Amino acid sequence: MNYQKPRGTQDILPSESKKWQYLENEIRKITNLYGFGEIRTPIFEHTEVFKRENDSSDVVNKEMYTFTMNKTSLTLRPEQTASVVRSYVENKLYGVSELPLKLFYIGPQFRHERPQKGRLRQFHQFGTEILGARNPFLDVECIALGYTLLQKLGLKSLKVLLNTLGDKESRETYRDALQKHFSPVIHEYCEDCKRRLDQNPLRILDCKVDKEHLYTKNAPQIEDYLNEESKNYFEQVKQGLETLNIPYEIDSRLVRGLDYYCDTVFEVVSTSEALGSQSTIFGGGRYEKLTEYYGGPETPAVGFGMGLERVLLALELENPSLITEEGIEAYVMCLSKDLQHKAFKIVQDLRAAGFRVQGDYFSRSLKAQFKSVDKTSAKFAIILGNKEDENQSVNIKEIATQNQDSVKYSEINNYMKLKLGGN
RNA sequence: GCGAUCGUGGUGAAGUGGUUAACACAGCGGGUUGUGGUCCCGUCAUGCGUGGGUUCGAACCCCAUCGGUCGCCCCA
Repeated sequence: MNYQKPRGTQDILPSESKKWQYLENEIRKITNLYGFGEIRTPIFEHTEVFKRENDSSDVVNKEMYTFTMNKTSLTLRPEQTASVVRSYVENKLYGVSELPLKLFYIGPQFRHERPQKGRLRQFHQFGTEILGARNPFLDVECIALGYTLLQKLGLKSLKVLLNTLGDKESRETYRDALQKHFSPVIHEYCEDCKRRLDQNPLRILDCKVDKEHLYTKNAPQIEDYLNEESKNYFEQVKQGLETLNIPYEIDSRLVRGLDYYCDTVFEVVSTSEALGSQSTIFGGGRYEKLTEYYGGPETPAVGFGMGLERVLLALELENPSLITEEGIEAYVMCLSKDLQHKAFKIVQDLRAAGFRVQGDYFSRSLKAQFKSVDKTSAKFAIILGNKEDENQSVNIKEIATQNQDSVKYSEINNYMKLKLGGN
């Protein structure tokens, strides 16, 4: 029997987890600046939380990790917006919170898809949700937060794609227009599109199969069906981005997968090679019917989800020197088995004083232990052998200068403090 | 769900039917008994993802299966 991790999962090993910690730190810093509080929801939920009835989306209900325990159907979260909104309603946050409520999350999500570059079965997302206010500045704030974060990390080849789906009224008018437009020729379209015609004709627009179809190319544009309110709203979003000097492109094909979106939708893609065909780094938009589904009051909201694996992929190519390995401060070498206890004590005393210290665990030769000094990039080698022990002292060698001092046991910590400062 | 391609030691890899699985790096030991990073020597895969099959004989051929990589679909 040999054990392998399940397909599409990964072990994040220390060299890699360092990058994760760095990224998560930056996320915590910026969300803190923007006034977002962290929400941690369960990794699994009742299946109904994700499998919404009356949802005409193509995707919900597919590719989920669902299992049954004691006749209860549970599902590993494939996204977190649903969980956050469920939590918002369940905890009646609309009543106790100062609105708008700004939340963020970081964590693993699960989708049963075929792995490829930038796509795993267990992957990680950072996301935000702003609940309880309909204001174009909040849409802009979302985009700005994500965009600024990526810029700060050193990503350059970013492109902001923007579109509006209009408010409910505009959407319905537009939807009717699309249905009228496509109906006569729908038999020329793919099976998915035939279904979309009734369920969600907007999605025909970004269908990959039929994107070259004449009727797709000259389909009615949403701009022409926006009512004054929606037009105005979108205008303010655009102006907001311009005020912040965030370049964007209008992409009228941008629809996003779920049909609970309304008004602003956006996607930030990387044009770098690093991401292969999965180029979206974060995407999201405004929604307002989701809270009602979970039994809460109608609540306008806006949010995005960001794929952290993709951020890391892009980072590797565009800013590989972001995280530097830091050496330890001292390596304690022990040259005699009889002295291991003393060496161990020295290690622990230095650690207690706040120094990063390692020791030898194999009773290896002097040569081998010096190699460890190199590999750990230790600033000092502390050498303890019988000769030194006779004088109740150790030799401390500064690697950079090759200088070596004899230091009494009782003075080791003071010596190191003097050399390394602080603590 | 579909397609392409790959899977040999800690790492990078050679080997594509015939006795002891090349080489390099790392590791460990040694080169005058305790001062390394260069150099030299020695040592390091009873096994070639896993399970079957073909064959006198398989890492090499066949089947299945699990995984990696990339693409399609999709991307909540």
